Amino acid sequence: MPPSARDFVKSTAGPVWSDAVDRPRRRIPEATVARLPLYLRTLTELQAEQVTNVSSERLAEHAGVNAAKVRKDLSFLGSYGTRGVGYDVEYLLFQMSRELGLTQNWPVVIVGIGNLGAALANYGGFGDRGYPVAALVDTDPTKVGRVVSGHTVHHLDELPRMVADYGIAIGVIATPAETAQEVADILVAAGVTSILNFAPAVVSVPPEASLRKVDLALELQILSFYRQRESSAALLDGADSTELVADRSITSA
Amino acid sequence: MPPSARDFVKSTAGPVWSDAVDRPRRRIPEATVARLPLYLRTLTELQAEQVTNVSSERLAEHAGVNAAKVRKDLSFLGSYGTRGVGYDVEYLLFQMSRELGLTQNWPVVIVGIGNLGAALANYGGFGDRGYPVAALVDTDPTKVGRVVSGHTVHHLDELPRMVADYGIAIGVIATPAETAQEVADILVAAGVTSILNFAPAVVSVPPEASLRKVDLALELQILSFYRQRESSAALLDGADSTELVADRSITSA
DNA sequence: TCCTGTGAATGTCTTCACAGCC
DNA sequence: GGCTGTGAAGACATTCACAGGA
Repeated sequence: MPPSARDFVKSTAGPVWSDAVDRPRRRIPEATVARLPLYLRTLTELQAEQVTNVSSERLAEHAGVNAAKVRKDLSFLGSYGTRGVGYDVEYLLFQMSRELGLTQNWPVVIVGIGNLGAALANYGGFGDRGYPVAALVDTDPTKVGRVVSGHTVHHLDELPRMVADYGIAIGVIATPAETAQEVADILVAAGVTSILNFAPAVVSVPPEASLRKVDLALELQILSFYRQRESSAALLDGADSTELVADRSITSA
Repeated sequence: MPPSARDFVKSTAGPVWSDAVDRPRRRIPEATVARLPLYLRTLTELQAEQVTNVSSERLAEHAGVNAAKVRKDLSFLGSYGTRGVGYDVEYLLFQMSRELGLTQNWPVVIVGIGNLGAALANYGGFGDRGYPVAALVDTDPTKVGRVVSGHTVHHLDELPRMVADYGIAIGVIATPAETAQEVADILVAAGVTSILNFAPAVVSVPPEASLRKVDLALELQILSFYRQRESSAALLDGADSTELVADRSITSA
């Protein structure tokens, strides 16, 4: 039986459990990593509903995947379930939070305070989930000095200092496409190895850094591709609706 | 920007390509579909630089993938290249635009005009790329009736009518997580089969509909997972860990 | 009996390597 | 010679199916 989780959960900051670090630590497949936050969210919801135990099947249902996948995914974290019973919600939540690095804060800098950047700065969803917006930077002289969502916009040149001062861990690129690569280089040079790119541009980073992208235009084009196929298939086939263009979206690269 | 295909349709000057329309129409892998917009963007940039011909290698470099992948991906669209030469930028752009459904507009409704919804409405990047924001809806009485970015916010109940009136093809969900599934159901019932979900919730749609999701919290958690691993790996590897940001071998595209 | 954890089977995607055409 | 298009090989991911512990 797993050690009761309420022993750990309280620990907000202290590296009290850091000795739990010596687990197997196998390599976790990328596809699995991308689903962990999904399970985390589900577990959080279940905990809020006072559910203390959950089966892979129930978890799967909530997360919108199949049960075998859940079991395999969770098995990469360790053997945290109990055969015949299921998973202890609180304990699994603790293990997963630790694995996802949610036991600490990861301050964020937003680069590019235009429409999107400002919206992101105002978007509350970051801070209360462990990703406080710690700094805003831009190069536009008309924007530098302004206050957006309680933060003064600084010049991009000050970024290295701010990274050091605020312990910034994540950089969000919300600039136009043309400057995205340049900004990424500056972020990496300043020691920010985690980057989330909103600019519609291909950005590359050295292997020690991680980059994720969010590209609205791209998502819309993918949708219209399928929509397009649908319509023209209908034209070609007459009214054959069973010829499905199986698109199980989800995922992003 | 991508609409160069639109120009084609009207253009009488260009070669007689319009009859290439009746191709085999094989199934295109999802992974490939997700990259087509990337190639499209690259091609558009090349066209702007007056480049008329491009090799798979060059295309790959720009799009941040490898050349074999580009060739395989493009081969799903048809044999549009010339051996020993490469791909005609304009022709490929035309074919790809058509395939991605960019020869027509796909009007968008944004559901949920909070922080994010309003930002999306204001974000210009949609309209000029063939995805005009045609309607805004919400359920909050204090929001209904307001004008955001030139559009009056209507009540969710009016959605079916608006879908019909404006030929809405894509629904963007920017509501809180709790209402996301409900909104998706309403969209599908109204005939909107393409949905982009920004709410941090698992949403499912019937097989004839397509769903893509954009989840900021999820992306951040994936980033912090890798960041976390990095740090604790450094701890395990002993004290004399060399600089993490040692070599800056950026493979810029 | 119930449900996890995991080898094995299957399916999907990527990469290689080269035949075929310009 | 150069570059595309594509079978074949390999890597990766998902799903099956069942052994094994509670």
